Amino acid sequence: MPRSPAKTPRKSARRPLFEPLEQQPAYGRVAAAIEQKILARSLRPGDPLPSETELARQFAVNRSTVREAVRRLESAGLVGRAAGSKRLRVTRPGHAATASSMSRALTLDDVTFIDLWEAMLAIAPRTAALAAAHARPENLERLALCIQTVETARGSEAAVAGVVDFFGSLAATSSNRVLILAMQPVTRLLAPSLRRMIDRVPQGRSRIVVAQRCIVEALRKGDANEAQSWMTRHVQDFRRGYEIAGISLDTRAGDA
Amino acid sequence: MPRSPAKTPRKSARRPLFEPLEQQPAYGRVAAAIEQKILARSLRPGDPLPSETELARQFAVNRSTVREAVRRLESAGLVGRAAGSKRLRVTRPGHAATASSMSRALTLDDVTFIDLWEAMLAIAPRTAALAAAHARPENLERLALCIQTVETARGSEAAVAGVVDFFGSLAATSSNRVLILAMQPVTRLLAPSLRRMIDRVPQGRSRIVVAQRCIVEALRKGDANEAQSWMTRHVQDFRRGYEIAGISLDTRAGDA
DNA sequence: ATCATCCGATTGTCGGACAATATACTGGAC
DNA sequence: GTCCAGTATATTGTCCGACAATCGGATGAT
Repeated sequence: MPRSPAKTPRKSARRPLFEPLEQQPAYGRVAAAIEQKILARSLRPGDPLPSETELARQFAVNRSTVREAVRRLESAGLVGRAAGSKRLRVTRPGHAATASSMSRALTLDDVTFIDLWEAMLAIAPRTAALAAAHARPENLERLALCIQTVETARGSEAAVAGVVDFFGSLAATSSNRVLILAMQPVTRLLAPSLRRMIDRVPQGRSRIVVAQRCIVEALRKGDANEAQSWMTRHVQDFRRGYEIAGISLDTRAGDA
Repeated sequence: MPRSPAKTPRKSARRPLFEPLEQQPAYGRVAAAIEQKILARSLRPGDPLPSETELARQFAVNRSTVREAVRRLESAGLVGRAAGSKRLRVTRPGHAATASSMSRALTLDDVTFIDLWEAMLAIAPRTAALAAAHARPENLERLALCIQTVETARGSEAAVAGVVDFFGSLAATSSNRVLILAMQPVTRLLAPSLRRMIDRVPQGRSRIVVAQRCIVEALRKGDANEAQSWMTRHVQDFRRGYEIAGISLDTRAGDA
């Protein structure tokens, strides 16, 4: 901190009389204004936004300016439009949007497999334990479906999608919003390497299926401890699979 | 899941011959193209982007379209401009940006304290364990500084900032990029309630200091197990503090 | 009530314009 | 030769107007 090495010769050095008045471009201010309304829940998810022309009128700026502002919110996931619809609506940043932004950040951060694996080892077992406490029949059904996908999928791509889906569904079962959010980018980034692993290690897939079956069984019994310990073993198994497949653990998890 | 109650009358139901060809607006495709170049590291942080006019020429679209695309990337934190500069440059999405976007998502998701606390219980202990393996003198020094801040800070606000900083520094010490990223929004959202807790529970602050000292001591010894178990106790202590302070665990962690 | 049809509203994209100013260049002072 | 001031150019922020495509809703027919 190069804050005050000198002896503050003048008051103005410590605390300038005027601070640089923030001069944000108009599109930024418009975006901020709308964002604030959303954050304050004055605009709630599902609510339609006024038309661009109307917004331009209300903010007294040009429609182009409004559009630029809207693009920002759109990218932040605060607004969006239903498929094949024209009207913009307020949306809570769908987990998809946030997760992909996290994935991007991690990718650019040169995250490695070992980072991802360790994160997985941290969150997945607790997630399983929580899921055991909250599991309802439809959750179990969904998880079983995921496992079946892994087991019967012809290509490795579909199998991996099944595994990713299993973890996502497990997080959903835990009904912990933080874990749901955190799980997504990790599994997504892990997916490509997992696919390679399944391709190279013949018994990999069946080991996954067995472990996941055990986890689901523990959930059915509502046994948090067992779910947690099975999940720990499951995740550790992944690592062994990587090693057998000869995938170096400190390679970057570049997404593409 | 109303997926296949019927008996899949035709092949086309299982696997449509044609999938809906993605028809993204031009600004979306432009943004995607630039994003891909950045993700693929063909454009690296610090590199300047061509001017809007030039981009418009290259993509063969109007400048307005390019601008909308750029707003998107800007909001995603993939590009930005240095203060008082005109030229756009590629920037990796700083953790600050990503973390705040995650906080926003969680806030709008009506995340509760219990969610946050459980997430904390999942990731903090493992983070501590990893930190024990990677701790270097400067890390320990920094952590000690955080603890001192907590101990000596006059107001509760500064003390809470110290606690948040402690966890952030711990994550940094673990050098796991995923955990670093995940830790930030959780602590940030936990902060306001933590402050109330410290305000209401007199002995809260000293308990925190004691626990954190033990954790740092474990790190110094490189004892991962001890670090992990102390951290577990530390986090569980938080919960007890909340209960003593009479803060309901399932209130929303609204940010503001 | 259900469905097809039509019209207005809205979005996506384009072209051009202009003020403010950051950046690059040019020439002079040392 | 280097450094600075002053000018010229490029670039951004914002505006205006226009038009095709198409979505949403009203209208009318069955």
